[in-house]
Amino acid sequence: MSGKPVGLKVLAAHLDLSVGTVSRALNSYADISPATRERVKRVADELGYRANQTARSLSIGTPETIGYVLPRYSNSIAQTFVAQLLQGLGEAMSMRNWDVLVAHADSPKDELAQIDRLVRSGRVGGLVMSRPLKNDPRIRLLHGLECPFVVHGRTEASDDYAWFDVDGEDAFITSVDHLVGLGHSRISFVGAPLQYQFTQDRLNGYNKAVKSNGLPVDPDLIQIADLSDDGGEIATSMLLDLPEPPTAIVCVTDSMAIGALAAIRARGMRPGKDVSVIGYDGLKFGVHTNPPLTTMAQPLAHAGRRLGDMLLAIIDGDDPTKHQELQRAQLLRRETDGPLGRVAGLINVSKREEIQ
Amino acid sequence: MSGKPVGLKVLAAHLDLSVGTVSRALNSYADISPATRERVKRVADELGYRANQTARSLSIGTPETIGYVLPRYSNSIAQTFVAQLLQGLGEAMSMRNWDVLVAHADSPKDELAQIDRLVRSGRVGGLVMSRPLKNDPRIRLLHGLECPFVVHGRTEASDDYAWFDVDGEDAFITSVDHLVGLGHSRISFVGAPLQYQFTQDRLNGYNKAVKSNGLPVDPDLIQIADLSDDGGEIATSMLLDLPEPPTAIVCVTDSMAIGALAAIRARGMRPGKDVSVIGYDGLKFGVHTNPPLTTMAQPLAHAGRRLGDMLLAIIDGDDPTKHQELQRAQLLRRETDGPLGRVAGLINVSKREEIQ
DNA sequence: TTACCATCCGAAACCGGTTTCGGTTGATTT
DNA sequence: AAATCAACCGAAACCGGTTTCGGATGGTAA
Repeated sequence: MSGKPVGLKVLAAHLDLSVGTVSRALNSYADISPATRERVKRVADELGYRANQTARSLSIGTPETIGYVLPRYSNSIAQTFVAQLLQGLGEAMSMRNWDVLVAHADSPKDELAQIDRLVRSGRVGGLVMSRPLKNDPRIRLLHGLECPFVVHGRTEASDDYAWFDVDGEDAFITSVDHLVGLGHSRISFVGAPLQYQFTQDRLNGYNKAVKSNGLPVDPDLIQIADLSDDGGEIATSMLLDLPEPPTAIVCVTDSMAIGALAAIRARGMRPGKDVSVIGYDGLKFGVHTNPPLTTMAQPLAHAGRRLGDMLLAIIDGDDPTKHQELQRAQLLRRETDGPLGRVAGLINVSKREEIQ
Repeated sequence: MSGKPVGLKVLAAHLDLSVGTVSRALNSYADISPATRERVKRVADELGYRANQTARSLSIGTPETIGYVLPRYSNSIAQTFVAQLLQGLGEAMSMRNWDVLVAHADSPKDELAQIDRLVRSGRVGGLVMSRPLKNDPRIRLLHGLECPFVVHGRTEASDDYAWFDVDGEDAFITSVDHLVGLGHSRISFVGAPLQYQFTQDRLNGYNKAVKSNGLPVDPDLIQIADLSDDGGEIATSMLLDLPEPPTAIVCVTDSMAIGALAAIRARGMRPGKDVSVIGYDGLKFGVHTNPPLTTMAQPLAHAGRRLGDMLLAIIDGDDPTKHQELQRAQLLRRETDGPLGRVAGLINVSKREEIQ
């Protein structure tokens, strides 16, 4: 059916024009008469001509492609994250007929190598990365490479590059305030390692809200564990073993919150009744947890679109530091936030007996 | 720091050699003396030379890139699916320094346009696609384009192309047999529209097992709905409204099974106790559903790797029809499969009272 | 010594587009 | 009628690699 794809020269031959003229006609140059321009485009359509992207890229000096490096330590639960972000990124890119290349890395070191390869080989004209660490070597590398990039999230020092982030500090203030409004006073924080800047941001928000609400600051109420459902479960278990356990827990991500729910149920307690839990991410899957998870929602596809637009602008020459956007998360109430139980202690004891 | 990336000619100048010689040295041609070959490679490393991929692609005639079109109608819950597959694909590709391009489409028609663009512009040298329909226009298009491709799943007529699939028929026979072993006899099937071939396959398995176990065939026990959690919930609701409702349900995907769980709980019944449910996919988040979902598991990252290897082999000239692999799914027992409750009816009533 | 051959490298074509530059038309100005 | 100019198109360089082909060199066989 198709045989060989028609190239510019056979198209030019059909039209009895030179390849240069045909190329300029297709790209709507001003020095081509409207008549021939239309004729060229019509015949190009008829013959099913399509410019070879590789040749075009080589000629114009940009691959018209951006890269996305799959986030490190990506636990499988949180990966809906990736798909949604890619969706938004793809939308933004397709506006200008750019494409998205995804790179896979099997270690942090390999991740740097992949970035280096993608950029230095000219395979991508820009990069998007997720979940930066406080002091992220990837960002230092990208700076050295002088490659346009945008970050989904922020590092500790976030002055000199472009980023899009959700205001984790604000979100956790909202979370804690909400729980205080429900009567809670012993509120715990379950977080990932502090090398992730987002944990630090959210912890800051937690601390601020604790103070502004006049709650007692208790370091024991803060637990750090792996960024995964298992991590959340372990951290929560330790919290519940406290002499004076929390009555509410804010978790740094939905995946950790899901682990928290498991830990609570494992003790025969009811999330949202005996212990409240608020997650962070707004993953759709939270609708189906036991019980449905209250969370701080951030629209990921929108983040992808914004990141894509920002990156294109920077590639066009914009100053990266002009593109720093902070979005507010929304409290999405489902069923794991509830008023402070009057008899939480009693329930706790009875349930424990039941288990032993 | 980096300035302009060093190209082949500045490298050649440094070495006092011609670009052709340097290129052949780097690619280990036999007509280059071992001495200069080593020297070239050493200096190339020192100068941080990296071949421009675009130029290389144009020259050798392949982009060294494959494409993956994000599956249509992708509901956000099932998208962990995408990330895992991409992971596997990326691994397979990185073995040969190929890359993966993901394309996004916002309608079935646009999806065809994207495939057409990717292939005819030479942006990809091969394509992977998921979830084919019974008679899929994308496959017809790819055949016409004469572009190497592999399919994750099968169509109705799957003779003339390469695919990797999990044996859905076998899996559903396993599911139903397992439920029969638990004492169930009224077993329902909840599926997506039959235009998805995988629904047909799994329905075939269901039907076969129903007959082989001597169960009564009842068309009412088969419900088709949207491929989503909501679809699963609606279908299950209708089943539970039957005069003689099923005591067990097999669902065509985990996302639909999750909806089924919701429908069962909404009636105050307990999944795994009053009504058993078995899903399909083995997604990790099934651990955290209420209760944890029993399912037929298929290792998606492995599928991605196999698909990648197959595609590379076909690009190298292999006959696509030589690459057709069927994998068996494993029953992953969690907590939604249980023995037939002797007093299901009574439990049902009491729970309802409790709720009202 | 001459002929022959293997080894090694340079020169140049090539991949398929884009873009600059210059030249040829025909119409307009003086 | 000669000069000027705008409109339009062809020729060729170029992007940065890969690959083919032929030539120079030095060593070995006749």
